[in-house]
Amino acid sequence: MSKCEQCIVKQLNSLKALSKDELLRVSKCKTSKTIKKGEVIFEEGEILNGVYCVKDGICKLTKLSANGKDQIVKMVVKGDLLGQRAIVTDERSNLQAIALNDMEVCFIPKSEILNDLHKNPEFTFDVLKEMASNLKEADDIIVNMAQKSVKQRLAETLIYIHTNFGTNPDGSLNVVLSREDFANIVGTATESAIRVLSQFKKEGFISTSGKQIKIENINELHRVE
Amino acid sequence: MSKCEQCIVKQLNSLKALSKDELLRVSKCKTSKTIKKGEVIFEEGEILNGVYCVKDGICKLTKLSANGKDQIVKMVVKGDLLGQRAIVTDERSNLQAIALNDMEVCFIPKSEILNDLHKNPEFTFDVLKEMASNLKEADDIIVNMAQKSVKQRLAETLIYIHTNFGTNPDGSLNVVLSREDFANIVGTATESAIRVLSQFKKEGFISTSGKQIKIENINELHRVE
DNA sequence: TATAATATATGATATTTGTCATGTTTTAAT
DNA sequence: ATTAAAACATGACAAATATCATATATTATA
Repeated sequence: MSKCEQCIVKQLNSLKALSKDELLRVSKCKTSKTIKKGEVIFEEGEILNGVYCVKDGICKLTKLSANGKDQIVKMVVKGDLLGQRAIVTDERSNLQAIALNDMEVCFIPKSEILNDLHKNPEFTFDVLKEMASNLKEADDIIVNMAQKSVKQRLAETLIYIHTNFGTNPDGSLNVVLSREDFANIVGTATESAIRVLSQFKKEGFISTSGKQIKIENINELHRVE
Repeated sequence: MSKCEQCIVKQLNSLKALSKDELLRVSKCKTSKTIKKGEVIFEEGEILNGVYCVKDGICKLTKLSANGKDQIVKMVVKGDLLGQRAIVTDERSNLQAIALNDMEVCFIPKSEILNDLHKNPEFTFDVLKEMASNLKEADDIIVNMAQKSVKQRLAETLIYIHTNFGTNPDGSLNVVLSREDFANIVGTATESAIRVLSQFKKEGFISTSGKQIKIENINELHRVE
């Protein structure tokens, strides 16, 4: 089993604020897991007994709404910690996590993390910073949802994925989502998402090959109203 | 000037996690302020040099969207801390704060708070909990914005204000908002908000007298689709 | 108090988005 | 390779919401 002290991924999240000794301790009680595409990592309402450190892959955080649709609230990628919120407050998870592709994660039991949270102010402060940043992002999403059109939101989602999750050598988006996933990020009907993507394609802003999407003209996407 | 040690308001927020000594120190460097209704407490993009502890009154946190409308992201009331996020990260505020009625606040300089954040893990942990709770609320708002109708969102907003901010002796909502404010919470056109409120009134769910709104049938509001 | 400015209200209409139906393509399973 | 299932696509229409116009009520101000 790999060691946290040497893991490069930890540099990307709050675990970097832990001392060598603390990391050694974490390393001993963590478990590595492989999660297959489509697998549920945790359910809405589930009690989380720890946090996941994502070593590779991507997952979506969703919340079931009253009308039966899953709203995608956030995407979690390599380097992120998954499930902090439920650890900090003693509540059940308010979100469901589903892998979007095959993932490599480490599971760190709650007790270890809580121990560090109560004893290492730098670590706590770093988690706090992370949470504050998530909150800001969430605020931005609220504004977008409230004030922008489906077309705009979808254009921005494409740009977001492009700039944050990168592209393959052929230029196509690294993260491959179904049309339904796009709809559930943007908060619209699947048919509407399909229609808008078709329109973007027709206008030459993107090209597609199956689920693969390539941004052809990011400036035009920025200009969508 | 009143003393933090004896202030009841602090029991409502993270300041309760500070020791007597720490509170004394905070007390010495804080400044009390009265803020008039409609006054801007801080602007979007402003550098915040501290946090505000709200002793009395209510304010709205808004963000200007590209289409020129202000989206109300959160309401901050007596007992809440205002501006934590901007303190934790070193960024400018992403939101604007405007008083909705006359307010009493205490301003605590950043340096004092940061000092405590780095040295008192319990305090940091409490702030963290608060932030986690805000994040959960924000996630819920995202889902509502994405999946619910204007009518539903407005009904829920009325219920939210009713249950969280209370009512006057005559039963009318304690927090008085303009129709435009309602529109900016719900994320719709002012005319649409007016129309829906008129409809609620016609159906007997609420009664109004000027800006004063009284919920007459909360069960029916819950049932709005 | 008179007057201007602002907020509320409502109708008419345009635009956006959702829903249902149906066909095609892609993917998965046998 | 064949078939079934799922995902994608598009048309037709319905519903929700925005926009513009205009009228009335309320509030602020000279």
